[in-house]
Amino acid sequence: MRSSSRVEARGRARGGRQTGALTIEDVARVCGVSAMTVSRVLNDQPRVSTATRERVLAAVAKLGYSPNRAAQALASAGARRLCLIYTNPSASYLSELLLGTLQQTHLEHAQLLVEPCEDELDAVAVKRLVADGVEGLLLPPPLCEQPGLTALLSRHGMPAVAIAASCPPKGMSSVHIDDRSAAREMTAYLLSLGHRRIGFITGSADQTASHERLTGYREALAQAGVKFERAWLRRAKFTYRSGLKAAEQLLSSLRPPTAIFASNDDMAAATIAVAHRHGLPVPSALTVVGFDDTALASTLSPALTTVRQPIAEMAKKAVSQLLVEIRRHQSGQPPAALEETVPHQLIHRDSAAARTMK
Amino acid sequence: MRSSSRVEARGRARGGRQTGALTIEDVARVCGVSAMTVSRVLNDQPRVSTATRERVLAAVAKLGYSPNRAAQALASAGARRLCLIYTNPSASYLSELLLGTLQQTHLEHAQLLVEPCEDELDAVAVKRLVADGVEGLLLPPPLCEQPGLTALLSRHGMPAVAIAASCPPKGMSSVHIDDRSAAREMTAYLLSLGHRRIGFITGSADQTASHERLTGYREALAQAGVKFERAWLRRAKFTYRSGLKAAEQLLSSLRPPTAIFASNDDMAAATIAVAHRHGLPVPSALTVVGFDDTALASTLSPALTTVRQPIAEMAKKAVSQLLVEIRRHQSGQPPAALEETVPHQLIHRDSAAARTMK
DNA sequence: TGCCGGAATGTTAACGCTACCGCATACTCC
DNA sequence: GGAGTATGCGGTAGCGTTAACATTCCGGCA
Repeated sequence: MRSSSRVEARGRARGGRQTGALTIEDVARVCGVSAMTVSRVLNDQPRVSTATRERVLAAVAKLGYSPNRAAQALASAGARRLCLIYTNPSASYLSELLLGTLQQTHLEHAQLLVEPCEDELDAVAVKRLVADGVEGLLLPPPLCEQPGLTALLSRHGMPAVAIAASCPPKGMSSVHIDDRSAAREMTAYLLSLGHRRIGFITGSADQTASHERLTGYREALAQAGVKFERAWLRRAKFTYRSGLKAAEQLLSSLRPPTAIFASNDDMAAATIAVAHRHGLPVPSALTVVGFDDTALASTLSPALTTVRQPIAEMAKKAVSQLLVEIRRHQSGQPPAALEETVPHQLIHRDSAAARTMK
Repeated sequence: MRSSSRVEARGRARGGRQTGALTIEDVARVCGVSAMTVSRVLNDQPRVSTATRERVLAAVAKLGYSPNRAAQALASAGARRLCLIYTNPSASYLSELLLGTLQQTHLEHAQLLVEPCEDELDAVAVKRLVADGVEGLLLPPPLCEQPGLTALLSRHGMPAVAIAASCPPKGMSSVHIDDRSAAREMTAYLLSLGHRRIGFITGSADQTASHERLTGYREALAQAGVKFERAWLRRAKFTYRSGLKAAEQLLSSLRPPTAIFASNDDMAAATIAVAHRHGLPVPSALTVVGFDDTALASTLSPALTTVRQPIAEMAKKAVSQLLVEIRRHQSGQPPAALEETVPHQLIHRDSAAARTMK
């Protein structure tokens, strides 16, 4: 029904190809203005009278018109092609990353490629990306913290933005949270619950965020006058499995911690599993907190108290930054090297409780 | 360096806009053929001599040319706009879905929108999608099994493809595995390991896949002459949390099962957690198997024996199907209602073992 | 009255690619 | 040997949109 009225509306007559979709011309005809005017309205440009603007908007709404992105991209020469490189983060991290990236690239009319990358980003890989027409890279950790990366990329003239690297490489734009403060706040919260023996499980050594989180934890202890003990610290790798091992060691010690702060949610999940195995109910016998607030945190039982890192939002900002960098690069300017810190947030759920006296 | 040589190569002279990127014309000029011929080579079309073809490919490789997707989409009138609606599946399921969808939409030059949808898809939502220019829907469960959906969609002339619905709605294209056979095979495997008391945790009642998996399980028992007992069956909802409860009940019974078959990996993970809590090492004291083979399955400890459902691949096929449906719809043909069953696979890892005698 | 300037709108020509048609050349078949 | 018929390639005309320039309109001011 609707589609037939569309066809009538545009009068079929012209030969040629025809795709059947509504165009800006259809809207223009309905309003009795030119396509240009409609375009201006849709792009919020000035030089259109309020009356006309409203008429156009009404017609757009009524017809259900929406612009053809391909044509827009082509005409405005804005068809940037970005590539999100991913290694092997936790699935929930990846899906948030994807969702955010997708949304923003769509908004900014860019094309998104998504490429897996085991190990390192080397010259061969970069060359292949260049050959694929990729104009800029979105780099989540640990890729963005690979030594020598900046040099490699600048050699190939490939702009990039680091996502969630606590101490991003010099000269590269980045979006991240303040990992140190976040860890400090979470630790302070655990201290405020009365915990004094607080275990800490680190993330991978190859990510600056791991170090920052550890530093934040130690700062909070120091601030509270609690002396840090080596036995409370376990080094792991952000994976469930490595968390299992770390938690096992922490909980098998002579005087086990009453609270454990894991550097991400996956390892916190592992810690909860181990606690149960040891007959320690969470949170009554052991408090467990995580970091990231991925989907996992709320599906766990008990639901995880954690630090929210707004990954999707960070991904969006990274896309915008990358587009800026690409434009700068193409017009011969040096990288802007923007560094944006987005706010984190403590999320209180059910896995933390005041220390029980004993 | 490189970019300056590009600019020289195309001779700057013409006025107009210029975007600085390599075009098909550049390639054509280098090879001394027309743009058309280059286009044919790139699209694997016939009517090009082998010699010319090779010359063109060499030039493409040398220049690092890659076609502008926006222009391709525009010219071939192929800029279909699809929308993947997602509810709230497990994160790993979602990221696989996204990855597959992204890859294929890219390949077929379609635009992808990704929209969350709590609850049900109603007329308002569909209208909004139409207004957004969406031409077809990708529907993972449980959305695609919502009663009355086919009617709703056909009323708005919106083609759709059901992903992973075991018994897809009549008249809608779909991609799925044979859930029943998969469950039958997995159950047969457990029987072959000597297990006789095999617990089963179902998925949500609103998904046909749940019923099919249960049916497969019962068929395998029947085939082996093992009498099914009600106590072995727990109804859950595909979530970690619901799995926790189901597993708890199964393992607290008087004669607990020696093996538990959970209808997805999340619930299998929950089962392992509960087993540990009960002091039952997996797999030596209890065998646990899952379904889907999401990323979770291999990060778990012990790594999960499960059924692989190739979600990314299914998503790709669904995109192709949807594009077919959209083209049919726009040319006034009835839906093709393709139904494709992709092969599943038993993945043997470490969470299943032969029954220990006792 | 006539002319100027800026606001509102229109016209034209790209953007980079491919569909469609046309034109040669070579090859087959009575 | 002339009529069909493949094969290899090029020319032209769009696809739907926007940038850049052109035009109209109208109030105000000398």
